[in-house]
Amino acid sequence: MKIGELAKATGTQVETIRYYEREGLLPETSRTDGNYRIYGEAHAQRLSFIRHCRSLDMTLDEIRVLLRFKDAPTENCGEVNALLDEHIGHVAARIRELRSLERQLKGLRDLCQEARDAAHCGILNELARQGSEGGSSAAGHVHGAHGRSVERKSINDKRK
Amino acid sequence: MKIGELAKATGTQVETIRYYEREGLLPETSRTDGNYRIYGEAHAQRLSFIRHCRSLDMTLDEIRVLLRFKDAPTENCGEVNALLDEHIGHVAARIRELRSLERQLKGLRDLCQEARDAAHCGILNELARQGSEGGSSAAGHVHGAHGRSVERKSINDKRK
DNA sequence: CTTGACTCTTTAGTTGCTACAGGGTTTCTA
DNA sequence: TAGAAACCCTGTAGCAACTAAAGAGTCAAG
Ligand SMILES: [Zn+2]
Ligand SMILES: [Zn+2]
Ligand SMILES: [Zn+2]
Ligand SMILES: [Zn+2]
Repeated sequence: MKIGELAKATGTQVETIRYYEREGLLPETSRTDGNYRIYGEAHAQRLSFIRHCRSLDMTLDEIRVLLRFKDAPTENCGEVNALLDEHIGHVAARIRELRSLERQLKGLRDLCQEARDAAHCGILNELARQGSEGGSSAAGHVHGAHGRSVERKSINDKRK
Repeated sequence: MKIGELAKATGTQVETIRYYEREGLLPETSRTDGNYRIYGEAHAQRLSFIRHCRSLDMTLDEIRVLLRFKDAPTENCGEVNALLDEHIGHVAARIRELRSLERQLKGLRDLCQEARDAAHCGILNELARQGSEGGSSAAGHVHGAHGRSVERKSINDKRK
């Protein structure tokens, strides 16, 4: 198959496939006379594996480790289990952070019940106060507070 | 005060302060004869405001909106409240996503109790299966699953 | 033979910083 | 008063994981 067919088969964007190849997650394929990449079933499976891992928010580095084990079927998989445990820890840590954030934000929101002039808005005034450290600094790799898909979409929609 | 003192006073890195200026979140300041930026109390407060918002995982664009209201004290703050509600929605949406992720990951983890050879690892085999869509695609801007601070730290620690 | 759909490589943009490099300025100390 | 340390300046590049676009080539259908 050609790259577009692989893309359709796996629900991946063409550019992402080429990106994974550059990053060494997918092997370089053979090419047609016209220099088109050609893929087989094995590539589709490997790509599905990667996308499945990504849908679980693993980093490409984490996925690289898992692929090493997939490529070495006789090795002991203990490290796989450990990696998964760690990643579950990353997710759990981020959930805790976000819950604390949510509490803070709701407390902040309560400071302004009905709209008035900005100078007397309880929210703006509270945000201007000094102190109030308590930033999130836990030990995980689940980051940010902002979804990818939707944010991009709204940005993209701005063009024309 | 000079930029380093402002940095210390607010717990911000010097480069971050210059970055905010480039991004238009902080105004361009006057300079000394030697071309050093000089700041006053108002700058410190504005920077505290920004950092406070950032600690609540708002984007710089969200913060820009809030600053517009801070700079226009006579305007009605209804939009501030709406923005906060939306952002709380972002955080809540991401929490839901991550909880679903956590469930999936724990289910996956249960597929391999004791380490064996990779070819028979229930985790690797499940990850290789097709289908299993259900990616996170909710409507928020809280992203990723990987913490910033710690990840960076471990990277930084690698130098020497 | 032309149109259109597809593919190729390379490069730049996204977010919110962080880290240099290669200078200049100020301040402390000997 | 010289020299060094500590600070500041601008400009550029890097991080993660893509996404998009420019400019060119390839291939199938009509
Ligand atoms: Zn992880
Ligand atoms: Zn208000
Ligand atoms: Zn938000
Ligand atoms: Zn296993």
